[in-house]
Amino acid sequence: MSELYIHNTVTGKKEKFDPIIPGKVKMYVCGVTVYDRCHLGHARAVVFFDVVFRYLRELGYDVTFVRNFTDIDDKIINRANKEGVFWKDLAEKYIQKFHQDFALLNVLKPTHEPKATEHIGDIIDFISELEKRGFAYFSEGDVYFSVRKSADYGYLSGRSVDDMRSGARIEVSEKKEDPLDFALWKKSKDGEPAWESPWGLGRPGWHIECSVMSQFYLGVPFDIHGGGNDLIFPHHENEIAQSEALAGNRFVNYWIHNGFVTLNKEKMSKSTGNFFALEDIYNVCEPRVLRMFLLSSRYRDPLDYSSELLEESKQAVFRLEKSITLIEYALQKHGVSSDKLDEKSYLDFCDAMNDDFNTSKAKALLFELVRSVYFSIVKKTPDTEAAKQLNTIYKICSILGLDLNKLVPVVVSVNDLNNFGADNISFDSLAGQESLTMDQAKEFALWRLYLRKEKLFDKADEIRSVLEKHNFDISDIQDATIILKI
RNA sequence: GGCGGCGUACCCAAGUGGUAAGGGAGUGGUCUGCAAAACCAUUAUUCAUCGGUUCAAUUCCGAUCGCCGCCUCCA
Repeated sequence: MSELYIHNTVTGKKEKFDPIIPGKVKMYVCGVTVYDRCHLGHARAVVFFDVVFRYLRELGYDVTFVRNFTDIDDKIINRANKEGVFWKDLAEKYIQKFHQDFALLNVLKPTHEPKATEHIGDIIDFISELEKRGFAYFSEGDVYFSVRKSADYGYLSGRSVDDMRSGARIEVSEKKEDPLDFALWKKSKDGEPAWESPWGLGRPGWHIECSVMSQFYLGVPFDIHGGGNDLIFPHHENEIAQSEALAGNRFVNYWIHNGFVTLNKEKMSKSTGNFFALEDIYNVCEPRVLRMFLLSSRYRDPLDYSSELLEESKQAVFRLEKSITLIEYALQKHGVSSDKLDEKSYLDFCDAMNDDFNTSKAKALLFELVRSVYFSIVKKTPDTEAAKQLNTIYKICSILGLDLNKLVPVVVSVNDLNNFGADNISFDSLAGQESLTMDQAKEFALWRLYLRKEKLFDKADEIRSVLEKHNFDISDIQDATIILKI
């Protein structure tokens, strides 16, 4: 089997993955600032790193995965003021919402999910230490990091301090010694959330919380740090600067950044209103379909959202679910089973994932497998090879976090017609139903079977069309009908 | 202005120095009372454009065009 290669933002190349401690992986992924609902862009990042988490565990690593909440920030304060609610309540509300949204998307809980406000003491210690070592300075209640003191500032995003100075549209603050310096600690105004500190009442700046929390849970250096593309600069660059200033050595070995979800080719972004909230998407498609959609392209490429593409994913998911259902039915019927995997397919899948988490290719392999196993049971009696292939399908789905809706096949056959009283049933009672239970659907499917046997096809077709309207998928095989509730 | 990414069929999307995976959609067929599913066939002489290196490039190099992102908060 191939070895895992990861595209590292620092070098712009795929590098062989070697964890610091053999067998263990320490990974930190920037979560969200909780001041609003999550949108598709957040979902992409969260789902992708969830797959990374799952796959690393599949490879046998003991993974410590930290994903934070930034629950103190200007945006939270502003939003809370605007809505007239307590900032802490606002943050909590959106943390809850985050959990709801992503539980639906079948995202696993990270090992740790810390909040910035739980680490204020650690943040203060961190800043004090930076100050002590001359990397930070106090200015009118604020504390700033001195970017010029950082020798190789800019190595992640590939920019030099001088280039940025010339073209930057950075608003110049009188308090800063240099326009590039960033706030580690901000003096709070009246009525704003505030913590006691050596510099007076204030709160942490952005960036510092991630340095502190990653170090707290993972130590320095650690293996993987991830987040969206838009965090490369300045967020991650600044994390590196402050963390490496303190540690005196490398902060992170592998930086992974995912591409954006776009809408009409433009970045989804809350500030421009160009976005779909997850909640809204859930109204038009099921979460597992969304998950399929999010994994259908490579994580670094832009992913353009459209309802057509979502529809494609929907069909893909249904095809998958229907296929495994019918395969399982055939296997059961013939009493075939296996607890093994199809090694070749599994290794192909791992090769795809080892190539910088190529989920797009993995998805293609999945469908090849589906076709292959389907073909094998259609052409001949299912054997243990088919059972192994089916196991592999489940395995791949579980690593991708595709929580398939196990369709339960219900079968009615001509044998059931013996006790069937066609006179006791009326088409009107079918057509008039608000919704149908499976038992009712089964009864009507049986009726349809009877009608077909009597060659009363028009009526039989009407029944099918009504059943389909109620989301029952009808497949005829030989002397029986398989009913699937979609 | 600086830095970075992307450009493969109708759509999505892999991929490689040796002549284009897979999925959806379409078309023709097998099967079916009709469907669905499945299967078979078919859909890019071509990988944004133009040059260069090479026996050979979509794949390497260079230039051009187009789209997008970051440089301010952002997954």
